[in-house]
Amino acid sequence: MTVGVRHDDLRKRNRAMVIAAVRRGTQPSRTEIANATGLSHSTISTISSDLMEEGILALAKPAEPGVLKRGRPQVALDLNPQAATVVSIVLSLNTLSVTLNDYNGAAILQDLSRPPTLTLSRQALVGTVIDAVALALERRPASSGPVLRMTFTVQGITDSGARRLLWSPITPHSDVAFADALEARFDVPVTVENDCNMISVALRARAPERYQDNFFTILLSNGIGMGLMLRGSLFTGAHSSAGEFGHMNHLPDGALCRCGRRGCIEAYAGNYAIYRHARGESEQAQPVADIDDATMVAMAAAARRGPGPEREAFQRAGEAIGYGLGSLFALFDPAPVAIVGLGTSAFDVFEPTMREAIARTAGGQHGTAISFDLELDEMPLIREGSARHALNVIDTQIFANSVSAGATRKEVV
Amino acid sequence: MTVGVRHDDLRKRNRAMVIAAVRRGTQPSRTEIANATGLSHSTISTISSDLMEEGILALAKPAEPGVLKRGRPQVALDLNPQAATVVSIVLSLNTLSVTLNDYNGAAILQDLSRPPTLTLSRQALVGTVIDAVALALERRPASSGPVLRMTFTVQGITDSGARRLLWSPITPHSDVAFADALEARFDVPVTVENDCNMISVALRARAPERYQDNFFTILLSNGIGMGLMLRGSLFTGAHSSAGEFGHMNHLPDGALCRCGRRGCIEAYAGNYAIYRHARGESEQAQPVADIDDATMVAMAAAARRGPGPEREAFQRAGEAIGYGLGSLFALFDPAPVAIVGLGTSAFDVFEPTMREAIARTAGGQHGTAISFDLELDEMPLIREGSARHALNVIDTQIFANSVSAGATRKEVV
DNA sequence: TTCTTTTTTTCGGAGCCCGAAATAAAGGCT
DNA sequence: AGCCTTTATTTCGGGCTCCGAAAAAAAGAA
Repeated sequence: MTVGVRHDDLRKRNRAMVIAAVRRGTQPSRTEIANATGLSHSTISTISSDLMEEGILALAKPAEPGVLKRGRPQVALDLNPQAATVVSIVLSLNTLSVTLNDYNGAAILQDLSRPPTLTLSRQALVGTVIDAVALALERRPASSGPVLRMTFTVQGITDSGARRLLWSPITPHSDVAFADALEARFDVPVTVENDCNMISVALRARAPERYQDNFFTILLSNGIGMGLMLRGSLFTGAHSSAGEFGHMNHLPDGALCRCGRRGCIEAYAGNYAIYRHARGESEQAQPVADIDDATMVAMAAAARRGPGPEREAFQRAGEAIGYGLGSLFALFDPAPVAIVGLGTSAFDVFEPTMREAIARTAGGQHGTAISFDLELDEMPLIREGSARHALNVIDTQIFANSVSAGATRKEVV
Repeated sequence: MTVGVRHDDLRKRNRAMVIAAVRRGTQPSRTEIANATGLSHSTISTISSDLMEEGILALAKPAEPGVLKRGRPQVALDLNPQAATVVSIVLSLNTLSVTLNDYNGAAILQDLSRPPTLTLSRQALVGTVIDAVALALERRPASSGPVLRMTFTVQGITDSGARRLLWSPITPHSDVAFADALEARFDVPVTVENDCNMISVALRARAPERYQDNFFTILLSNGIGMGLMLRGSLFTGAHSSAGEFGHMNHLPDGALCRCGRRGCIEAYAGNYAIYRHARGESEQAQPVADIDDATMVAMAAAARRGPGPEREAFQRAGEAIGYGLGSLFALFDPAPVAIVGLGTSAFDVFEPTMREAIARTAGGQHGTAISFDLELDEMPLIREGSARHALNVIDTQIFANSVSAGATRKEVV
């Protein structure tokens, strides 16, 4: 059962809403916030002056004295960058990225290293991450706010509690408790998140008018990842991060997938599958661990030049993705789809067969109305989403609590 | 953006929660409600006495003086059956059912008629429904409460606003505005709902411990329907009711489906598909409109007796359903599945191939842990869910509003 | 300088929830 | 039978929170 709404939750929610309104990035005035939230001016006034006193909000720079209107000018509010610092750790194949962002979301430090993730022992992998974070924290400017939250993002399946990496193609180890290890070392709350989910968070923040309540993010790289935004929040399963679009079945008993099963979408559309097909290997040949970007780009170029095994390989990939999307559309109605990753560089090659496949499914009735957004480089989105995710938690779970008010009153007594 | 939480919303939500606690059906005392909701005893006391004064709640019958405990005995509360009446209209192939339920959910009247839905004109179809409802309302007992809500439930695709039937196999007409027609005639709010969704509502109400946040309902009849409960609420698409499990693709370019496309799950697992296959017809043969129950039962019996086209037909059906479920499990993690409808009478025949198919997909890792609940007759569930749905709306949107308090105070002034 | 106009803050009022105390309704004990 | 103990429910006072109205502030316009 849903738990009762306490009286103090009210203020908490409304504080969260004021923060959210300011985070939207338009430097709104109190009047604009009042209109947007439907709360009275007096309430907004109280809440925002509290938040400013607590150092969460700040007056925005007077900006352009541009349009001169009559009456008292509105005072723009903004987030105080020094209210907090968040750490975004992104671990992918042979790459570890650590980023610090201020409370306003601006990156204040970024580190990139290239540990051999596939060969590191479990302990060494965790140690490498911890060292990189420690180094970044040491180097952060003195003016930065307190570190209140970290997001550890990785390609693979995470547990539903966002504490562990259950399985990932980037390491042979399974069930690695990154959150516990990081929390033990740094004493800051950490969650372990799936890369595609963080991309979805970033897209929603970037273009809320397009990526609203329901949309899908598909990451095309060696594997196929997916983020599922349903009803305005990320879907995660009961046990894991779920959203394993790449392992929906395309053809029963079909091509061998990296997961050991046969016929998964990924076994046709993953980089290794395209490579395998383009080289004329059997569909049952063992998938290779990684295809470098240059090879993929070269294959796409070959496919573009004319018919041949490369073109055929991309067409099969498009077909598999198209049928998969068609099934999604049958379940959820057509929704915006963002396709992210190096695979988008060959989008023109596989789009025709993909659309043809969609047209043969239940999603086809909506025909050409379905549009795709492409984004070649996923890393910036993952970093952005990871930081944003941490900031959202701070906004709604830490700063929304009006501790100060209670404390002040206590002292008066 | 989410709108601000007003001060009065608080009471509204807590009233709704008290009503929900009582509707759970255990005749809770005020103390039990306080514990369940986390609200204080004083708050529960105020709210429940208000609700009783308004005739929404009532004291439960003293019941069994069974276990004698020390201390003041708890007073059980219950819903006042006369607080409202809801109308559930269920339209399926050649069958129209109209049921009145009291506020406590008990059926107080039920009508069944058999209009030829496939041949009626659009106007006649709507007229038939209206006449049946009018008749039921005329015959209702004088002691029944005011009719506050109707649910019109039908097999097929409804619009996301729950106003229209967009497409249904039971009538050639599309985009029929049943809600508007019924509201115009009876001046009572009406929503148009999908049958599988209402089954899901009923299951959740019946067994909340099993059907909690995420579960799937699959209806096996001539077509294949699905209800998608995600995160505790029914999923509906941006445009339609969505959840078209039967039209996810099983085999590209496969068997001809009733929807005109090829390879849909329904084209293997729908009654017409099983019938077609068992009779040795081509997969591309035109689907027949309806197979009567006796024929299906006879085919299942034949399949059970030994190998042959019937058994093969059911096995193909199981395979198609299994791969479909496997895809669902890849997206959502394994969740409870309820299989409803006459198709369950052959469950033993197709279960082995279904499970084998699931084992070949991403859902397979959870293996035998996946369990299925079967329910042969869908009609009682649809009726129950339709009534429950209407009651939920009354609870949360009508009775949760504390009009009386404001009114009383107004009069004092 | 003195209006207007618009934004923001201040102030009183009302609603809601909570905790503590009071009241109610049993059974237990002598 | 009468008082004690236990548990449920109601009453009461206090503290928050929100709102609307009025006041104050900060401009441009006249």
